Amino acid sequence: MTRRVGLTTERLTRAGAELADEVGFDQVTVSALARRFDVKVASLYSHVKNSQDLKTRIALLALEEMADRAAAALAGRAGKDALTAFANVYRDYAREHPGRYAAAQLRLDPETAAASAGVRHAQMTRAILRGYDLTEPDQTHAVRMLGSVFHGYVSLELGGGFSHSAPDSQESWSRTLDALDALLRNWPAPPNTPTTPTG
Amino acid sequence: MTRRVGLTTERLTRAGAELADEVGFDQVTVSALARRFDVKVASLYSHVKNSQDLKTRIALLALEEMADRAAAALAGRAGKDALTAFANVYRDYAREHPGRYAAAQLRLDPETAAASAGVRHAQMTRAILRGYDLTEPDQTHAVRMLGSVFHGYVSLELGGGFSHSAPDSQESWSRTLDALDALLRNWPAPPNTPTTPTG
DNA sequence: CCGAGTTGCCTAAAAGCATTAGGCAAATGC
DNA sequence: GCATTTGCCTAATGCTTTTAGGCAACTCGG
Repeated sequence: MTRRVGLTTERLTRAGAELADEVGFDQVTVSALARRFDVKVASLYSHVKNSQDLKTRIALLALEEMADRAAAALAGRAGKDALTAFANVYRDYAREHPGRYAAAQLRLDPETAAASAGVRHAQMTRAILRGYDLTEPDQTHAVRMLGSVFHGYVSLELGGGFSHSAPDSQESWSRTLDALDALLRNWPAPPNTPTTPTG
Repeated sequence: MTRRVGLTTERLTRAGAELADEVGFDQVTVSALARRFDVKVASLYSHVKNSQDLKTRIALLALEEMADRAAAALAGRAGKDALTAFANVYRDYAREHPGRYAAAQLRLDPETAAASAGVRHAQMTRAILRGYDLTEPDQTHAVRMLGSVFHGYVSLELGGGFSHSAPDSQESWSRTLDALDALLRNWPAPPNTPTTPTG
């Protein structure tokens, strides 16, 4: 007597993402997932290649979800409005789905990364800068800096770095976005290089 | 016939840090460490409580090392000079010791964190801001933002996020520091709140 | 509606890591 | 020189990962 549960790569990935949010991404294990479906561990190996494969799929799912949310948030917005909306997508997603967010940080091999929704993120960040007056290569520098701030802030906040101390994190987040907006509106020129005297 | 190797919590922690730098922090395992000392696994348990304890010790070591470097870098510097020196300590440390840097990201329980060198980091970041004209609560916001940028940038760079694309990462890093300096010299006032009409 | 083939989950087994209990030899101290 | 402590060991358990091979239950052509 055999009982077919209806396992699928899809379903496993989704369940893995939920599991990650509940117990943390590094606690996502093939065994735990099998338990969740009340199925023997070996059964999962018909649907995912191995543990690494499972984790990669969860990461890709998270990247997709974030990119979708970001795209929706950016629609019809520009300037600071767009910047804020975009940034909040990251922060909100990380708070709603800490495990998925952690998954999205997984180091993907170059091909996988290139085929992931990660590139959409980069394009959207660049799109935000259309509302400001930046040209290459400053635009790229700014893209990288924005990504760093968003990721860094969210990651430190999630790690508890800003809790238990005043002022509360929401306030710092708002002021950080204010500061970034001001910075982008007034992006500094490169400082003097010794080879190009100004006097 | 027994052979005493001279295991110590100290030595295990140090070797664990080296191992982390070589194979990645998440590959640091009690077994691997035992192998490295050519000793049976159980022997380590007289010196570290468990795997978690070992990892925490490595994290604390990394935090100490970074704080020491930062303190040395800050001595005799102020303003942008201090900002740059401090930031470079992080980036350089992460590049020299990726495993240790990853360890430093480990989520510590509040008591451990409070007793760690992490608080020195926060104090030093605040010290940098003495060279700029910020008062509370903006100083705290700026501290958090700086921490976010440094951590975010280094972490994305280490993950390969900025490789294989122009301009090179060093350039973006320099320009990011320029931008942060400009921002701190010109930190924006909070925007109008609807409850305080300006007209 | 029924037999052939495919699919889906299973049992079994090997290997690695974490952790604990208890032993014995070597170092230490009086 | 003997008692004690210390330091590493053997042994054992339990969990996770992964592969190989089996059997029941669906599916589909006749």
